[in-house]
Amino acid sequence: MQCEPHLIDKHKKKMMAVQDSMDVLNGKWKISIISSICYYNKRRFSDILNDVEGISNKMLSKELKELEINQLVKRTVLNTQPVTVQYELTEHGLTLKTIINNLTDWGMEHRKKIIGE
Amino acid sequence: MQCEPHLIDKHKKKMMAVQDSMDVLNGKWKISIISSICYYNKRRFSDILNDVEGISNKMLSKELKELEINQLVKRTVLNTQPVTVQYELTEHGLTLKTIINNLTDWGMEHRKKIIGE
DNA sequence: CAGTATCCAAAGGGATACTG
DNA sequence: CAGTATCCCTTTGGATACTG
Repeated sequence: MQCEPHLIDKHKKKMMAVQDSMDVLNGKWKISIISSICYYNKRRFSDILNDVEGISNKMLSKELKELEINQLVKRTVLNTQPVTVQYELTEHGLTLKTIINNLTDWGMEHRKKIIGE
Repeated sequence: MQCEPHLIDKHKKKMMAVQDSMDVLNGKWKISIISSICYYNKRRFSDILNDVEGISNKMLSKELKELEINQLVKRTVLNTQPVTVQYELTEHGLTLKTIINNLTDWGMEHRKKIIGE
């Protein structure tokens, strides 16, 4: 496809932005983890472990840590016996809500189209 | 968080839908590849190789094949000398446009917030 | 140009056991 | 409950060379 020069620059910037997003959301499980927390607002470690089908505690722990570092998720240790830990989205994490919803909708349509074909 | 039973079912369905999406869009490069094709409408192999920073021809080939299998991308061999191959989104692939745009916007905001902090 | 083939290192990730 | 530690196999993916 032919493009005018100024358009090409715009495309490159957008490509970079997409890759920035994906750097944060990479990994097999991250989006699913965020979805779990997003849908329930607040969610404990063991609950997320159940929500995200197939994930191991090792992976959940690792990916949650990365999400925390990227300031998408907030971790709170609750004063219970035994200890429980609650995860919730930060204000910044909440801005992913649109994307989560889009992915949810798209997943449903895709299932209809491909799997239910 | 406490939830009423019927809400829990809804959440589970949504979680499954998100995972369906991610099954198709998994891999380090898939979203970026789709973005490249999406922004330029039609794009040749070597162009995508340039657009997606860091990808190798081996990976590009592999991921394009998977996208083709999932009916998101259409591959056309052009009758040129030497051969060129053009990729474009299928009608189904085009339904990802919203998600791509959202990821682009989010990436820009995220850069401002985290990297530009 | 658009791939494929091969080799090989690094990362991913499951299973299990253990700890505060 | 919420992790951490270890073992070890699998997958990913880069570099390079080759083909129609």
